[in-house]
Amino acid sequence: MRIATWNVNSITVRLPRLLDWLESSGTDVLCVQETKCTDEQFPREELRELGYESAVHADGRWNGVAVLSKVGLADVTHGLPDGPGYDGVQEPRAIAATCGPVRLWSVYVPNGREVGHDHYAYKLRWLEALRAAVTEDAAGQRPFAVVGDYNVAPTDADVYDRALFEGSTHVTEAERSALAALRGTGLSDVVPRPLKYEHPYTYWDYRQLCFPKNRGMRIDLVYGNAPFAGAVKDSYVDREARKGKGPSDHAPVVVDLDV
DNA sequence: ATGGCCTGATCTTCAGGA
Repeated sequence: MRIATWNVNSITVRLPRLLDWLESSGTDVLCVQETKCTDEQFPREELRELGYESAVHADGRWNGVAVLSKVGLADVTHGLPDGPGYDGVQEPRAIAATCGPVRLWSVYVPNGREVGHDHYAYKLRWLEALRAAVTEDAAGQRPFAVVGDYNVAPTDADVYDRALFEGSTHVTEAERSALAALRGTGLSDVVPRPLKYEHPYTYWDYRQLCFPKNRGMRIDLVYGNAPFAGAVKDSYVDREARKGKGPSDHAPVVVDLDV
């Protein structure tokens, strides 16, 4: 069974590439982030024609998450239970579903903007709410994973130049501690293989030739419980999907499971 | 080759991304 996570940066703009990638990669379940569409705009029909059911949590121009599955889609949870809002708004940043033998959360963690910004405090609260929400599944016997765009680089090796990020979000001790607390529920970081270069970056800024120069970050993560991690046969970043005309700024992380 | 920001809406200018 092949699962993957991909921040597509607008499912509307990315749809042709998404459909091509789903077919060519043979992915059974894809967790999507940053759909940037309303529920009504979500391309359910196009995906159904390829054999995928869609579970969608989206409300407009920002955020939006989904789970696409060819192997069943049950027990969908829309939104993070007891998750914090921002400016009084509950944003669509998390959705969970059971796909065959595996339960998955597709998450788009708040960016944080700047250290000390209200959005940064929101990010930390959101990660704590995520930890609380997954505790039971993480300790269970069913393969379970929290996948998506975490907007945190777990270690200094996960950014191309640590010095450039000094004082910025994504690398702070508080953010990394929040990830450590999440792992403390029984989840481990399923680190993918890079298909080129040393580090398995998953995001490269559109600007300044970051992709050709491999100035990237590993912020799209797969955190799996013991039954999930024990079933992993292979995992890699499909950097080919970052190439060419009209890519997302994130590449898919692919995980092959023996389940 | 992998190439110098992109997306959606407030719509020709801006917020947000990370």
